Amino acid sequence: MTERAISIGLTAAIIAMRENVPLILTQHEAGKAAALPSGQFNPLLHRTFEIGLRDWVSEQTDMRLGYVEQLYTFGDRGRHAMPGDVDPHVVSVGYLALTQAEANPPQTQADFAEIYLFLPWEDWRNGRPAIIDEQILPRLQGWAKKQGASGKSDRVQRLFGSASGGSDEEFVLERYELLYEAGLVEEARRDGRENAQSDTITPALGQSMQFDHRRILATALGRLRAKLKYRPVIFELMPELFTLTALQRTVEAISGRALHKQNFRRLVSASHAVEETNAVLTTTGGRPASLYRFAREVIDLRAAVGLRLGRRG
Amino acid sequence: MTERAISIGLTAAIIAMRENVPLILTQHEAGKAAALPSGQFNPLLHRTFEIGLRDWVSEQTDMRLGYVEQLYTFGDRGRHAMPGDVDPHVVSVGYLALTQAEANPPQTQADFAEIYLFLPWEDWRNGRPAIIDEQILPRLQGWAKKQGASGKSDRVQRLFGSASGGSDEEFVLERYELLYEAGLVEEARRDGRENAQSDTITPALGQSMQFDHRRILATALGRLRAKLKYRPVIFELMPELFTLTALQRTVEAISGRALHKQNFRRLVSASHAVEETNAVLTTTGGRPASLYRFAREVIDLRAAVGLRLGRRG
DNA sequence: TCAAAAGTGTTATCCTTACACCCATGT
DNA sequence: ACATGGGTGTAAGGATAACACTTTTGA
Repeated sequence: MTERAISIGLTAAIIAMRENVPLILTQHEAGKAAALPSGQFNPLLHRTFEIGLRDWVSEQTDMRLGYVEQLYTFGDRGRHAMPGDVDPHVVSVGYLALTQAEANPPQTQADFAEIYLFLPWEDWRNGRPAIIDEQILPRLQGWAKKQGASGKSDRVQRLFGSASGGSDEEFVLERYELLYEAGLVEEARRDGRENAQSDTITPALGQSMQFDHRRILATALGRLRAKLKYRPVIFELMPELFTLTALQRTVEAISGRALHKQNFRRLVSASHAVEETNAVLTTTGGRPASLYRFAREVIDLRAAVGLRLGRRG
Repeated sequence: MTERAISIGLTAAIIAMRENVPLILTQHEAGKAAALPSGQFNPLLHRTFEIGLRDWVSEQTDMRLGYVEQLYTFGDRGRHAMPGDVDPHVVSVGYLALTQAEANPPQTQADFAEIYLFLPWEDWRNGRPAIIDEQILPRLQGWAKKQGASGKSDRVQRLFGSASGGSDEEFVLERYELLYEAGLVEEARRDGRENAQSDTITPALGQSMQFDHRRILATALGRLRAKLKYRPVIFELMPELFTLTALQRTVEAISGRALHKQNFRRLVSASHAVEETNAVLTTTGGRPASLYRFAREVIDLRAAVGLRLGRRG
């Protein structure tokens, strides 16, 4: 068996926040779907993936990355390739990175797109999204019935059926993969899945992305939602000083659900993750809000808990 | 910049259980430290990593893998290579796999080694392991003090200081990496870390492994401990029929802590993860124990919760 | 003085924890 | 009958969820 050259692609889901809108950094080529920034890993230049990633991200986008976490490595050439397209990667490593949109130059910001454009069924901040009952559930149920195997219906029910989304907001990837399997996202049609419902009338769900980039985005969002609960990563999205309401809006934007104000505040202060400053912010419209800062030192001592979110708004 | 051939190594931490002893599949070459089974990924033969992994594992070890999960991909040639050794991998993908030792042929079983030989500080089933207070803490504290930076002491305290291990049992990797940084494990000396305490008198902690395989084992154990709490993966380690006590012993062996019998049973039955059979097992010495089976179908319906463990024994 | 957002106090409920006892079998 | 492990009921305590109200500013 001959040795074979394999090139490694690094793909980054870079998440940021601007005015309560959760954003993902994308690249657009004329006439093509959005793509996540990605680059080659060159082991001669960079000792580790993460160093390589930080390097070309700062080159390509003028952006300093804060938190960086590896998501998953795909060695899968079959499923998510563009057919007829030359996919040079046999292996691609997905990364989640967090950054502060405000702290970065405006021309860079132009490339940020709202996350929920790509995953509209994940935004429950204003209650259960209409698209679920109007588009997703009927089509998924039809698909599950055709498949026969009862497990499919169970999965549909479990992932999209819950009345008010218990605490399953982190199953973002599972939901995306179910939609893919059922042929309800553009990528499935493009990849030529047999089950793909090729009705040209019903629109595909959400904006699609090139390659498997939407799958990487789903992985990133799910991982981040889960991580919020046990690590103080949310502060990577916040500026140095912030109000408690801004913090709550950020958590809500990422986790996709509305939170209960009083309980949120209690949980935050119980976590000792923030400390009050003397400053206040008067531009909020009503009573001025105290500004807080992340209590990095305190958190290092403790078991570095995240924010328990509490239930709903 | 020239394209470069990169080969992908797959390394598996294959965990099983025999008579309440948690096991890891290892390979031994004469005169060398233990190693995890590993193989090359050949994209021409296998469409995905997981298919490749299952394939060479069944070739090399006659073993059927149940649950398989990707852990992490290392592109790091510097840190964990054997110096002077030819490391053909620039990239290696670590996997966790679960299997049933009982269900596999005896000559295969000969290669299973007890997990806690490699990570003795992780086994709290009989209380806080003596090695922590006798060996680890004094040496870590000495190291932290020499370093000056106060964050080090905090980390030592957080990872090894807790009196009875709150619920931080899943930070297996963090603990291993701290020991590595402080030069207290054989691998650090071997890799030539500057801080390595090269006292030939004090023994290195735990049995070492080749390359970065002990780091992969630590990653695997930590991930499995975390996963137990929200996914019913423990049943992958159990035979078809089992007693509740056997289930408890298995959870204890993996999570490394003793559990409270009554509460464990209540939590298990509340989860509806198991169903009673008519059979009983009379070989346990006292009153015969009912045999249970994993209620796979029931679990598919629900949000597929794992076992909340409850506190301690 | 009113709108708009910040900020606080208190109770009901459920889940977790901890405790002590009974049951069925083999020897 | 007794040793051994299997199996259960219940009450105390703490965390969560849900409630309504007061405060401070700008217009």
